[in-house]
Amino acid sequence: MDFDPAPRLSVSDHVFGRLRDAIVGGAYPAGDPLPSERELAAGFAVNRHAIREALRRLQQLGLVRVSQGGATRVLDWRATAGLDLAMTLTTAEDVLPVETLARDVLEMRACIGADAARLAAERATRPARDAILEAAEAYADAAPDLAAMAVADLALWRRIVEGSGNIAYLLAFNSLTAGTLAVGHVPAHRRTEELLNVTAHRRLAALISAGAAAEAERAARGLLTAPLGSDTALIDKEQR
Amino acid sequence: MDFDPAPRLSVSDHVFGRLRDAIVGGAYPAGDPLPSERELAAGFAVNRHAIREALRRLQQLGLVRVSQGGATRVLDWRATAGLDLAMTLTTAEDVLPVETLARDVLEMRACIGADAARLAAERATRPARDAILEAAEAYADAAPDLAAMAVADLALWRRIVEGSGNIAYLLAFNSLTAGTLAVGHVPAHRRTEELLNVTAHRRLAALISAGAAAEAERAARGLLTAPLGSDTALIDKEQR
DNA sequence: CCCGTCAACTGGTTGGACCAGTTTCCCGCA
DNA sequence: TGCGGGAAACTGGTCCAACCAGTTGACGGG
Repeated sequence: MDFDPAPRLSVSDHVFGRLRDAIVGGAYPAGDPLPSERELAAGFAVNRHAIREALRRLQQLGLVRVSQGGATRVLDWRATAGLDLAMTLTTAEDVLPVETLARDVLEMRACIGADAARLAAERATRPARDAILEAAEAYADAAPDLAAMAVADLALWRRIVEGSGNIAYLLAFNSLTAGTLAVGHVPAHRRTEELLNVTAHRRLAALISAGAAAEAERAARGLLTAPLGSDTALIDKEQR
Repeated sequence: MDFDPAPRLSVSDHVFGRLRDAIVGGAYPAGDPLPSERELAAGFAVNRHAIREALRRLQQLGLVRVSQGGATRVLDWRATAGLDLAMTLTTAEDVLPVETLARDVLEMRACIGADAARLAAERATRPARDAILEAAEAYADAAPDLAAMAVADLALWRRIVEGSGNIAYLLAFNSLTAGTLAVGHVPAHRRTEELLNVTAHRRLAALISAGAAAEAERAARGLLTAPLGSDTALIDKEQR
């Protein structure tokens, strides 16, 4: 939330961003060889090491496959990239439909959040349950400051996911919440309505703490799922 | 599936693996500064550039935070690492309870698989539905070769996730299936029982193709969820 | 026409130098 | 004695130049 004006992104960061966008955007078709490191270095007017560091990160993301002797080839990111790719796509790119991506993230959030709530109710330890209740209270106390509530809401969900004891859910939660995408590009009205529902949040925490798995799951899903009227109706309401 | 004996992992790969395991394993507590690049280079007896490439990858994974001038600090991976971390943890580490991780991955697979089936039934395009049906047939044709069925099964699920139109699900699917973890460390009997259920797979594909969202979701969940008897019962059965 | 060989690629690694921020500590001033 | 302020000693960031190690492809001999 702090205003971090100019992170002074390094040369290799810059190269990384450019290449990532180019690949995801389709400028380099899957299967095609990337220009050689030396060519890229000349093209970006930077040292080869900077290129190499950027390529390592692209490799880590699953966007390219480098092999000694042979050329570095572009992979089909739809088949090889992991969820962290969404994490790095922080800024609204032209390369990908942002609205669709936001919808997708919300859907996944609902899916995992509901199951995490169920699991937390089933097997969260005593201190974990207490942490959830505490976080729910902290969330309620944050009202009506919307920004503070958003932070507290995220903290509460983190407690719930932690309480589920599922590491995969925890890591996926990190992936979804990292970057400004999830937080920034979601329609404000959608978040607002959910955020203001203090009662539902409290009830969810209580259900989890009480070990009511099925009810907790249902409550979580209700909280995380947009009303059937969907965006158009909500937008209309907001524009009034 | 090819036997790739010695991928000749590069120096920076080696350093990356070592540091990753050390961090995830807790050898470097969160918040602590990592040794300087020069120290690490001396310690590993490699050039500093190799260390830097490894650190870039760790940074990409969300395990460390590097800042010019200051020391590179270890992050709390439980709070900052994304789902791709699970992807890189291919070998059975001592650093993390493998059995728990396998269970977690299976749970997430069931959660996402079921929702993806639902969404695919709701909004998959005509060619996408055909691809799912095709993949289901290919899967059935692979019987009774278990290895081939496993591959075809994965292909079928990929089609389903693709049909859901949810990019986040697709990326998460990649994260979960990449690496030998998901495939390798799952109890064999659990997979076998699921793999042999050709009828259920065919039915799932038909439901999706027919647009029966609720039924498809239920079928998918049934296919992906281990029977209530859980491991002990199955292990007993297998040992008989 | 085929096949081996070698030159010209590709990425991998090294060493050293220097730039650019941060942190530390010590010295001089109040 | 206490408190700045500034230099020095860190940290990571970047560059250059060279060489090692695989891969690829073209060229020439069989």
